[in-house]
Amino acid sequence: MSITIEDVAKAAGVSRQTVSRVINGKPGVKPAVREKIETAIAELGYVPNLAARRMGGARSFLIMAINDRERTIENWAAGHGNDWVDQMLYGGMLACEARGYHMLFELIDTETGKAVEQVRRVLTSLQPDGIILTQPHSENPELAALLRERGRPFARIALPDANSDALCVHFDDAGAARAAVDHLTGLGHRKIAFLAGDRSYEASLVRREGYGDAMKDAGLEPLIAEGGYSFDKAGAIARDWLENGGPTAVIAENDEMAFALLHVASKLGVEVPEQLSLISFEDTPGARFAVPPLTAIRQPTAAMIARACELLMDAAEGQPANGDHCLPFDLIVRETTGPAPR
Amino acid sequence: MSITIEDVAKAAGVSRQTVSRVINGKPGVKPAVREKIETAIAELGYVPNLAARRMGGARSFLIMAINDRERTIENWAAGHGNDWVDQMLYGGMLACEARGYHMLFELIDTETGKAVEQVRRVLTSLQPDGIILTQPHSENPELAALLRERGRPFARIALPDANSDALCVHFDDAGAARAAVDHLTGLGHRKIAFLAGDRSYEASLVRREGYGDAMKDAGLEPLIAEGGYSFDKAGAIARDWLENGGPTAVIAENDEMAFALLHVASKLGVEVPEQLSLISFEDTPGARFAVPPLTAIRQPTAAMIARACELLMDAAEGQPANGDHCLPFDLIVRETTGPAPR
DNA sequence: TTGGCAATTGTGAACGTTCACTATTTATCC
DNA sequence: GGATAAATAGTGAACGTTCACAATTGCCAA
Repeated sequence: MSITIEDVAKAAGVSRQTVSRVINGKPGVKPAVREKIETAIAELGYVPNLAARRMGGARSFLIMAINDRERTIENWAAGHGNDWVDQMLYGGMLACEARGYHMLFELIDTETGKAVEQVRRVLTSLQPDGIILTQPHSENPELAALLRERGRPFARIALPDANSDALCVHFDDAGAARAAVDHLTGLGHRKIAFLAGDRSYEASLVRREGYGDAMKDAGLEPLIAEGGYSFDKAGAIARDWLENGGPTAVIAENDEMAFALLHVASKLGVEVPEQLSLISFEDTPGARFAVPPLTAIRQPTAAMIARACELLMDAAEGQPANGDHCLPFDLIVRETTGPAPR
Repeated sequence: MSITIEDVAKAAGVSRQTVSRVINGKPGVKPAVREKIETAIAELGYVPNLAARRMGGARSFLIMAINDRERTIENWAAGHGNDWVDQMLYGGMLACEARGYHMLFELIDTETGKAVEQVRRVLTSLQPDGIILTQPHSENPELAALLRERGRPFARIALPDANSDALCVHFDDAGAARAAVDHLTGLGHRKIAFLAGDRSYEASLVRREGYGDAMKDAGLEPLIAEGGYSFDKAGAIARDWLENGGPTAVIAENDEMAFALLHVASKLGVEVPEQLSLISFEDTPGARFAVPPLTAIRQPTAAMIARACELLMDAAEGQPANGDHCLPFDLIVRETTGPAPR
């Protein structure tokens, strides 16, 4: 029914295997023959069948990204969307398709027992050439063990793990926190608060540390509050601060909390940035449409996934990679930061 | 190396084919035998290999969603993200995994010649069981012809096509526009404008029509402006309106334009909703965090994709579906609509 | 020439399923 | 109880690749 390698071989007057070699870009084919085969492929419009390829023992050309089921669904259900997922797609799809791979997303349960079983299943059913692990799965040693045991290349989107040389892609959370502080001190602020998210989120701890260190270096007193990444919690904290002469500048760990600050400030008649400066650590699409547009740290999410894909495809093609890869972030200055009030 | 159907067959003391029947839920297996096989599957932790399954001539368990490459990448590059894609994932992934399928995304060029070739390629390389076509591919007759010729079930996320009974999933664009108008007239507004997007986008035309009809029915004069879905264009129009006693209420076709209105209103000291009411036709996550939060039409994007997946999986399993499926929308009243000023 | 080695090309088997049959068992009816 | 049909179970081949190895070709030096 569909055109097979056999058809191409016949048309070019060679054997299957030679055609296969050409398709896979393997050496050991005379230029003249290669060209003849390429012509035949083009003329017949031959496209290899991935399932058969995989059956023959080759790659599946699938890169699988694994996300936390609970959190992802929760965000969707709450109508917050998952800009994170969208960014993953941005980086991952383009990187993959450039090399003929496809990107597949899977939602995996948080609970470790379930997670291991679910990953085992997708591993054997789909046989992806590489796996990308995001929070919190990237910090699950059982998952790493399973993947290592199966000999599947995987990349963790997470901070480097001291007792493992597994491939890991991340950005400088601490440096970004420091950059935010520096930007604000540069504007003359001295009461700078950090509106943090969740302690169970490892990157959050590192950001707190970066913030703390930067404040200490500037001779300032740190002030950390727990906002739980939530609009309401952050709003309550903001109200308390704004009504009682709190900080003149706030670094919020995500956009939702930043929006809450904006909201409360607007309600209380506090002008941004004249009376309050604000930096978000997330920069979702909404950030630039806020009133006023949010100054924000832009995490290189798409770039991290793209890099992870690259490394995994390299590994699938016999160039195993490991170690950690740190990507640069941006501090995008929009309109929520300004000189400290006097 | 990995556990095969053969292993299960041996463990249960039956043949391959019987195990296969059980896996595929086919009839004609005695309950006792079925149970024995299921036990063996569970004990061995057997998981079928999808590539082999496909090779054997069965389904691929893949549903492929096709998006417009240019627009999608443009949105990503501009930092606007693609909430649309995120919503597709929401609906699609969950629907698929519930029945053991996987959802795959592909970016396909807008130009029709390229599109047909690219779709042909993914069709033969991945052999998906069903294809979801979104704008503008959903309106490309060549693509539809290709898919029909190949006998691949496909669903268009688009308005029904009069001269085709192809499967089609959509929502009531005209009705939503009317609902927006009705909400505003109910609040006493009489100068209601429609800030439209792109004429090349078929749904936009239908929305204009719905708006126009509703205005006529209310005995009001329609006022349509072309905002091209762009922040800047919409901002210019908004400035003109607000400075020259324009409409007291605006329906914007997407959030970005609505944000522009909010932005300009804030700049000009025009109070929302006291002096200007605003409804968006999109409702991305940013809408609820805007100041003030946007009243919006909520399109059932996730639900449409989920429905499309369901229908395609049914088709893959021998229950071909066609005709059009219209899903309900929501008008979510937040804080940008209020009584008309006097 | 001719032998030998490297480069190139070809061959049969295998991958893990399902398909299209065939064979066997079980139930039904008179 | 036997014949017949229906239900259940099993078998070899096929799907389209790649693998591992075997066969051929070409080239160079002796």
